Amino acid sequence: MQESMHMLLYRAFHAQRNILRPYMRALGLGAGQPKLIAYLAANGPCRQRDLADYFEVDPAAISRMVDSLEKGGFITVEADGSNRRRNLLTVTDRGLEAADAWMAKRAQVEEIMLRGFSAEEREAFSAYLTRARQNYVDWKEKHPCEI
Amino acid sequence: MQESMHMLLYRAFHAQRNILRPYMRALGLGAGQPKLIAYLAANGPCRQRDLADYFEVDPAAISRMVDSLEKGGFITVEADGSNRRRNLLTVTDRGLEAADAWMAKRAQVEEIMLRGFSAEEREAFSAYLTRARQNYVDWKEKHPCEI
DNA sequence: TGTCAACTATTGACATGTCAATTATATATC
DNA sequence: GATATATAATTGACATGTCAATAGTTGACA
Repeated sequence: MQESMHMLLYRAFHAQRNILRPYMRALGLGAGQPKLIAYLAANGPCRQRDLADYFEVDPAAISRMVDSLEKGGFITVEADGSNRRRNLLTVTDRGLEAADAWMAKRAQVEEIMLRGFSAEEREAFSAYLTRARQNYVDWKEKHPCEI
Repeated sequence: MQESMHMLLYRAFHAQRNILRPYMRALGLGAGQPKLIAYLAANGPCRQRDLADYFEVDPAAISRMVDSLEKGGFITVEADGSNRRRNLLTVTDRGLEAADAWMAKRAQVEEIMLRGFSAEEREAFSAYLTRARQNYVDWKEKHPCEI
């Protein structure tokens, strides 16, 4: 069966996540959580809305992961003084350590994925993925409702 | 922030699925179900185990989706005469129609994703995804337990 | 000022996935 | 033939995501 691009993306991502999963568990993180603390580590404190926008994930999912990350001591959640609707999320030292460990492991796993890829191929692969997503974003902007 | 390959894959797949989701719902299918009837349509009747192996998904997830697909009239589930442990899954006419409609829509959405890609680039993109996944499979074969 | 609309986070109900345990059936081995 | 092991599917508990509804807060404007 010749696979569709949709399935190729699914299978590549799925394989990667399956390999990373035990490591996330060892860190005490669920499957969706590393990306959040990695974002906080790279970008500094932010609101839940920022995470939902950046990762294009429902705010409800962020809400629950934030709960879990706070309970685990990876982040702190404070009221944002300037606006009582907002929570200000900040990564803790423990969260920073986990984020660093996560990013190192992620790089190691990517090396497995890219075995046999030349530097040019890696560059091209990465660029294709970026362009593909950007095409969706552009399209969505023009067609907010319908398919 | 320079994105990791892991996040690039996540975001590209995610964007695609978010665009396809309303169409799946319109067909009466959940997010994981189209791939199952597409497989059955392409490969003929099979066991649940085959689907779990092919898609590298937990048999428990297959079990529940099979339930739902049967209730929706997209597939039939019979006892496999040769082995009473096994269920034989067969796509119905309704399932075939849904699979065809799904594949047509999927192709249309992939065209959005690949806008501006030359034929050579499409070929290369597809090949990269296949190689990436194969690298994981090969690695997993050598390292069944540890990371 | 008062009202209406928009924004932020949360909650409930559901789907899809994970893992672990269970049940039932087949197969292998002594 | 009896017993042990492997296989196929199911079920329960949980995480991450969706959608829809809600509560509280802010902002805009008559």
